[in-house]
Amino acid sequence: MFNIIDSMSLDVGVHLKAVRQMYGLSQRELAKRAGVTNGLISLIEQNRVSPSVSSLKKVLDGIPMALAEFFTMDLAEKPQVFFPRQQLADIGTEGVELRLVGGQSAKRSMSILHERYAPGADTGEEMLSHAGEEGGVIVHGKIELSVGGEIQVLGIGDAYYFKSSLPHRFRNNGREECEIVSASSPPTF
Amino acid sequence: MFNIIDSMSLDVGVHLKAVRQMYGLSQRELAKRAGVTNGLISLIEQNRVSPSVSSLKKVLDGIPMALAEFFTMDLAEKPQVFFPRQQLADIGTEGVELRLVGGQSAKRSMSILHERYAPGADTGEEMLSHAGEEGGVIVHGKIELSVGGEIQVLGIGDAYYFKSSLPHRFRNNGREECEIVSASSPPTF
DNA sequence: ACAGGATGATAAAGAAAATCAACAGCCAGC
DNA sequence: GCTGGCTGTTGATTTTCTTTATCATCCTGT
Repeated sequence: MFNIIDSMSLDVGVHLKAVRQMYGLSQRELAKRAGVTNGLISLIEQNRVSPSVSSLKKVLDGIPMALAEFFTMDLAEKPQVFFPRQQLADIGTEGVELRLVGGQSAKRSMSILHERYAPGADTGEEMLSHAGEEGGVIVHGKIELSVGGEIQVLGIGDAYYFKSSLPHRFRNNGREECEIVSASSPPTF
Repeated sequence: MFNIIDSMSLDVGVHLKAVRQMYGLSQRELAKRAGVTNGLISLIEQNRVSPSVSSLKKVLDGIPMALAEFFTMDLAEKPQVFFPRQQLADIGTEGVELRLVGGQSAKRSMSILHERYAPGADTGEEMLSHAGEEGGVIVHGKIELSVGGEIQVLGIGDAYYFKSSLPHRFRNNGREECEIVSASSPPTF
């Protein structure tokens, strides 16, 4: 026997590596959370071993992510994070304009916020990561938003929507104040 | 270490056993198709080992079933097989009655058939199992239908819909001729 | 430049999974 | 009764996975 193991469909190693990096974790960090060794994660990601279901579950628990989610996230095209202005659906009636953000994902239950970022302000050095979901609309100014490794500068009328467990940060690099209408879930706060 | 392995959520063993029996396979039959030994399947079903992802995939390929399907089929309530008469939605227009079978599953592409079963007739001793999906409505008489281990007698106005890979058989035990309007996928035949 | 601390990779030793080859139990048929 | 063929289970062996400990590399700060 040799190195090339799988030869079959699902590339568990590459997949795990992508997921791990999406959540901004190093092999050692993930290993520590999962209660396994960093070496194992290295070997899995290189497809030099095929992990047992139980150890793969342990690893995913460190993220955390369910086995089902891991194996289905190929088929499910990755959830939309950035919504260009043109894409926002107007669900308002005559004289009232209500543009819907993230309208395609059915289950939304959240509380709306109105935020203002002074020039140079941000949400802190370390990335935020908490339970629930959040989304918002830029009302005035510009904001740099990084989510799960992707970074994008959003302007007036642009919007965002993502699971709050993905590491994220807001930063206002511009000279103007930035105004955002946002919402976070669960509804408290 | 001892016997009780998992102690965690997903019961892979029980789950695999249920799936295997759904498809009417013995441990040896499945092992042969999958290219593993019957002993391994026995051990997995007893949760005395936690299979590697690659070997679990080999086993599921013998059914055949994808890993994603295996891990998600808890959450997804099992697909409806039997549709009582009252449940059939009428999608016809004025003067024309078109009752829709299996309306909830979006992707249906098939060809309709009109079948007649003489008293005592059936589809043969061994269970049928082929690619695609099939469904139908009983127009006259009664028919005994067994699908994936479940057996039910359907009468006038009742209906069925299932994946054709599940072992199935039709049998007319009554004294009347049985008339069925059915459909099978893919559209040929 | 150097040390400190992080990153991911790897060889060898240890633990667990997978195979092989039996085994006992059950049922149909001679 | 037997026999033959099926079912699922199990001890000993082989193969594979997992850990341990080490290694080289890449930054960051002194």
